[in-house]
Amino acid sequence: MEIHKRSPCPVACALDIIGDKWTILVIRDLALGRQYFKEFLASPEGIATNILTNRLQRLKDAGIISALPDPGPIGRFQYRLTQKGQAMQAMIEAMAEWGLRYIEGTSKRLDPI
Amino acid sequence: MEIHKRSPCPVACALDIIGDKWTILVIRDLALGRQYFKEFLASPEGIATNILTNRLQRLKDAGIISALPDPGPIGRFQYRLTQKGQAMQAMIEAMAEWGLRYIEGTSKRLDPI
DNA sequence: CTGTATCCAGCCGGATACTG
DNA sequence: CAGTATCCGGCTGGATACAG
Repeated sequence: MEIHKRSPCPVACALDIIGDKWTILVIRDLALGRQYFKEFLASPEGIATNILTNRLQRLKDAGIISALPDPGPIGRFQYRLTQKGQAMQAMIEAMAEWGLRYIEGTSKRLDPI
Repeated sequence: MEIHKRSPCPVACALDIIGDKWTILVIRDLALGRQYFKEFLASPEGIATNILTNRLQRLKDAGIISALPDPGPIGRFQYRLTQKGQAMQAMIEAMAEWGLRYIEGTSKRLDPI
């Protein structure tokens, strides 16, 4: 899963990581407090399990999320944004503002966990 | 080229338009003052001609760019950001800042036209 | 249950040929 | 030159089966 750098442009390099229809949504969910595989699956966009696995792996490789074993009885991971991941919130917020302003039928509230 | 809306989330809806590795780069180029097919092709990432045609069409359909016949002798179009497109600059700037801060080997300056 | 892997249709996109 | 179309290998992602 090695990333090929197309140019030194920070925008292009960011797109090499997050340039698809799903990655940012996972980060959005994490920013909203979701932490578990099941919670990401429950988001209204309906990400497929194999895609979610793939994106979690890529984000971990990129240092944007961490996965720590959940203390609870179920063998699962607790996913969290690293500082590098948290720093993406400004960008996501800018996307949200643009969408709200320019795309009809959008609304800010997402179903609670 | 109809867009299927996955959810009312403004982030998800924005991604339905710009969620790939090339679209944002075209908008970046437009924001930097590039206006012609040839200029987009000359960007260091090396977009293919068929992909560029496809993205220009999509962006036009989405109301993010306009294409007006160039007054010069060559039969070509002059592409420009609409207001809706210009409003994406805050988001792109946030991406650039994130990339500069968190991805090694990135630098802000792009070759001039 | 948590997550991974596999199947497979369809889209993406690089190379290239083509039209005007 | 400006832009489009076509070929075709490889990736994406939905459905589903699978493993712990």
